[in-house]
Amino acid sequence: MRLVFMGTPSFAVPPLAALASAGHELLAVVAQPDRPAGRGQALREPATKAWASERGIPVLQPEKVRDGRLAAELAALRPDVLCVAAYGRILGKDLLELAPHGAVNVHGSLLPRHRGAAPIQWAIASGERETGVSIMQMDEGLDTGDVLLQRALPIEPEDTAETLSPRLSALGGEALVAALALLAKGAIVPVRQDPAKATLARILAKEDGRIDWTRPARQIADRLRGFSPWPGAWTTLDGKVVKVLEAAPEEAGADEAGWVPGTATAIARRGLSVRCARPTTLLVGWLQLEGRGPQAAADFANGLRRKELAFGA
RNA sequence: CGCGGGGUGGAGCAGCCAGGUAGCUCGUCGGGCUCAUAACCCGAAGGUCGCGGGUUCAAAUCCCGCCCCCGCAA
Repeated sequence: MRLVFMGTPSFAVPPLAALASAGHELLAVVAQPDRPAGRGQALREPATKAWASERGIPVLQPEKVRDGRLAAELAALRPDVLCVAAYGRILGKDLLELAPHGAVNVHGSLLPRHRGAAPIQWAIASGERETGVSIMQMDEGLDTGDVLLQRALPIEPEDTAETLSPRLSALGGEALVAALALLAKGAIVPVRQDPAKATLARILAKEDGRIDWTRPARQIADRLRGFSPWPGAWTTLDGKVVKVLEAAPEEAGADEAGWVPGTATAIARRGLSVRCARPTTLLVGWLQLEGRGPQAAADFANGLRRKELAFGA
């Protein structure tokens, strides 16, 4: 089929590449504009743009997608369908109805669960053991369109958003190609989402990474995995930010009087045992102080002049 | 020129502001204690204090330049 691809970050690349491999004709790739990023403020180009540029595929990076200009430009290409994956903008009706097959989206969750901007992160953060991808016929709502095809994928105990994302995105590519094949044959029966089962995977903010030590250790560990590498899981110590890079709930720790969430005890060779919601404790294995590199919590404890400390105070 | 922190034996840190003996918690090696140990005791090895200049009787410490790492912001 003739198609236009809309997507921005690395998650969108495998689906894009899968379409190319499947023999579809890529008329253009639409990505978000280059943005200043990194310590120096250098411009960063979207992963999809880099991929398309290398292959001589036209790239469009409009600042606005709702003023009709993009729709007009794409309509001129006469695509059969728009394929969207993590583009980063809500699309208007003009774009959704531009192609005969409309717009088809690759979403990183088993809809209607985790509609929204951060499905992968919230699936892990919620402690779920399975997630997946959904190929959806886009409508004007936020990930509310009819589902065309779904594929499930287990979430491994050690998975973080960073390790799970590539697997989901590869699966998403396969599913997208399969869905288009069925769509072309008219062999797909769109399935409506059950609104009652929908959950919102809210876009993440820096503050979502702040550790609330009054939560159960299990929950803190799940959020850490789901929010890695960004916004991560961080707390404060003596007014400075400390990222917790690796941590796991400990087996039933000894309950004790004077329990204060956030207080930690150094455990020789293993790290820091931090009190969370009584009586759970989190064993922090790796952490990073602002201005410093990542280090084992046990090493960090060696550098301290004390063996008891209070996070988040 | 976006803001800021840091580079000190193998690891993590203190010392720098108020120049003048290389410190701390670990690790390593040797010995001891112990049924045993990641515990404890005794001892030892190991450092061009990121690099290059400068000031000084004397620089980890003060001044100038450079390299590298990281946090924030985006």
